[in-house]
Amino acid sequence: MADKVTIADVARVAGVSRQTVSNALNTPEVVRPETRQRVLEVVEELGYRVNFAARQMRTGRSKLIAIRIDPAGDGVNGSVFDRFLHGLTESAAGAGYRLLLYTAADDQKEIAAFQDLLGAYEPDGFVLTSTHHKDARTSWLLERGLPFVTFGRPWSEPADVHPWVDVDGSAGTEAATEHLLAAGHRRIAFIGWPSGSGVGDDRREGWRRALAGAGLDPAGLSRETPDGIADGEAAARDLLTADPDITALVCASDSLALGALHVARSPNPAWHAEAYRRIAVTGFDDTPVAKAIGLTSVHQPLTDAAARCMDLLGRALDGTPPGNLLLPPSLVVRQSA
Amino acid sequence: MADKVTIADVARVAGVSRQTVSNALNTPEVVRPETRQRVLEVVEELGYRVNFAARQMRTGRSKLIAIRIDPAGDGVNGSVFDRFLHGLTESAAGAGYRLLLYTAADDQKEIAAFQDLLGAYEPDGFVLTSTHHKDARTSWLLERGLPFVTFGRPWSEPADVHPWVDVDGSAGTEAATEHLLAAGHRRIAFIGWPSGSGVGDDRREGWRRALAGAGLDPAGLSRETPDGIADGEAAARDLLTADPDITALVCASDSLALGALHVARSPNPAWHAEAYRRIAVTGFDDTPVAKAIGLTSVHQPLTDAAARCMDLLGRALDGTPPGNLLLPPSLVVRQSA
DNA sequence: AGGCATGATTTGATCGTTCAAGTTAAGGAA
DNA sequence: TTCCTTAACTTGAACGATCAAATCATGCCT
Repeated sequence: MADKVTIADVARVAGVSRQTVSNALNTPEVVRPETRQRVLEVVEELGYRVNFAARQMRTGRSKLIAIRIDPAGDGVNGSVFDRFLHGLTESAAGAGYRLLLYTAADDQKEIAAFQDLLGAYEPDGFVLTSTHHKDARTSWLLERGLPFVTFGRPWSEPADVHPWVDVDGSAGTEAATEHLLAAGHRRIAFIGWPSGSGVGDDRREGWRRALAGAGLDPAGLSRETPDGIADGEAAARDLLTADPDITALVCASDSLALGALHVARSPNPAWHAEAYRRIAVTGFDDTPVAKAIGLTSVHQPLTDAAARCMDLLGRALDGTPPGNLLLPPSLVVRQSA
Repeated sequence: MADKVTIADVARVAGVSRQTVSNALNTPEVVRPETRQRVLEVVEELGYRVNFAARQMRTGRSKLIAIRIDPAGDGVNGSVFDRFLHGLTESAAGAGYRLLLYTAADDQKEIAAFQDLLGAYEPDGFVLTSTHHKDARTSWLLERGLPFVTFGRPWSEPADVHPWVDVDGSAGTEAATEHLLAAGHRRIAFIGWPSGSGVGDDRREGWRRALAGAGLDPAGLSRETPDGIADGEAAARDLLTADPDITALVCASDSLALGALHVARSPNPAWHAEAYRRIAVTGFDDTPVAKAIGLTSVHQPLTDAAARCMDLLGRALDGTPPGNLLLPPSLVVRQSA
C-alpha cells in the first residue's frame, strides 16, 4: 500500500513550507495564486489527504457527528429512523462530516455514552432522535454548551431552547381525517398511544382538530393502546363493537393501522351482525408495509428532515443561531381509505 | 463543561509519570498492583478518558470501522441491511470499536471512498455488504493488505481469499421447498432474479435441490425477473396461467412473494377458470412486511451474523487467521404456506 | 562485596497538523 | 537614502498519547 503521504511530503515536492501547503488548502486567500496552483497539483499527484487525527489534535474539531442507533428494532416502524439515517449520512458527507454510531438503552446510558464519546472521539456535534417530555439528554448537552440538533421538537420546554427539526404530526392526522371527511365519513375514530407521549398526543390532537372543524364530537371515539399489530386489532374491534356507526379509523402508526385493517377487512365480522360495513383505515409513517398492503398513510419527508438537521447543526457549529423547523407531512392515499 | 483531562493531569495527581498511567490502563501487568490501583482511582476521580486522536497519531489505530450505508432504499428489503447494521453497532461497541458510515453509488465510488477514509479517519477495518461477482472492492482491499470482512461470500473467488460471514441462501429455499413438499405440494415453482447474481442463483439452487431430492423435474417451473412487487405479481400470473398444476410458489425475496401473494389470494382469478386453487407462497428475508401479512419466509440470523463479522474482523486486526462462516437460516412458517 | 538479572518507573522523542510569531523581500512615503 | 507597511512565506511550538530507551532500585548468586 502506498505509504502515508504527509503535508511535509507535499511541501518538499512543491518546494514550499508545510504551513504554505496548509494555507493553500485551508486559507487559499493568503497564498499567491500560482503557488496555490502548484501546491494543489502536488497534492493531487501524491494523493495527499489531511490526517484528521492530527488536525483534530491541533484544532479540536473531529468532523464527526454522533448519532444513536437503537438495538435491533424489528418492528414495522423501525424503518422511519433508518430512512432518516440514510438521508443524514448523505447530508453529513456533503458538509464534510461523517456519522459515528453508538447505542444506548435509555437516557442515562445515553448521557454516559456522550461522556465516553466526548472523551474518546470528540464528535463535533450530536443528532438526537425521539425526543420526549423531560428529556434529560438535551438539558445535559445544553448545560455543557455542546452543539446538537434534535429530530423531534422539545416537548416540555419552549420551542427555542435548542435547535430542532420535526414533522408536524398533528397536521398529518388532521389531513388524514379531513380526507376521510371529504369522502363522506362522519363517525371517525382514533387509535393512538397512551397520553403523555408528545408525539402521540400531538397526533391525536390533529384528529380532534379536524373533527372540531367539521362540527363533530370526538367523545367516545378514541382509544389508547401500546403500539403493536395485535393492540391495533383489539382497539379496532373494541371501537367497532361499541359504536356501530363508526366507518373510519385514523391510527397513530402503521402497526396499529395494520391491526385495524385486519378487523376492517374481515369479511364476516363477529363484532357486527348487520350487513357488511366497509371501514376505512389510515396509518402513519408510510412504512414499506403500508405501501405493500395498500394502506393510506401519512408520509414524513425524512430525507428532507435529515438535510435540514444537518443544516441547523452546521450553523450551530459555526456559531450562527440555528433556529428550528417544522416540516409538513403529506398524505399518501391508497386503497385502505 | 469540565476542562479536558489529559494523561498528564492524572499523572500529576497520582504522583507518577505519564507513562505509568498509560501502562496502568493498557499494560496493567507491568505496573505494581498498588500503583495501578491508585492510578485507576485518580482516573475515576478526574473522569479521565483517553483521547483517541492522540492515541491514533502514535499507534495508527483509530478504533473505527467503516461501513457503507446505501442511499435511502425505501423498498421492502432495505430492512435486512438495517437490522444487520443495528447488530453490528452493538457487537462493535462490545469490542471497543465504533462504526463510521459512508455512502457510495457503485464499486468505483466506494473504492474512492476507501481512499478518502483511509487518508482522513484511518479506520482500522471495513465491513462490506452485498458482495457480487468480480467484486472490485475486495481485490482492492486485498492488494493493499487492509483488514476487512464481508457479509456475503466471495462469488467469483475461492472461499478463503478473504474472511466472510454469510447466510446459506440455498439452504433457506431448500427448507422452504421441503416444507411445501411435506405439506403435499408436488408442482412447486420458483420466482427469482435473472441469473448471474450470486445470491439469486444460490437461492434458485436450493429450490432445485429440494425438487431433485424428491425426484421431481424443475423444467418450466422457474421465472427470472427484477426484484419488485409488480414483478412478482406478473411472474406468478405467468406461471399459474402456463401450468394449471402449480400449487406453490417459492420466491427469492419478500417483495416478489408479496406480489405473488396478490395473485394467489385473488378470490376469482382470471388466469384460471377452474375451481379455486389455494396457492402457497414463501418469501425470503422475513421482513416486517412478511410478519405483518402472514407470509411464510426464510429468516436470516442477522444479529448473529453481525456478531460473527465483528469476531472475524477482530481476528483480522489481531493478525489471527480469521476464516469464514456460513450460517443456517430458519424458516418462519405463517399462514401463506 | 561485586556483578547481574529483573521489576518498576521515568524521560525524551515522535506521530501530522495548525497556530502564533518570525523572517524576507518588495513597494511607497518622507 | 531611510523607515515603515504589507504580502508571502517559513519556523518553532503545541495538541495528547505511546514507543523506545534510560534510570533506579531490589534481590539473588557467587
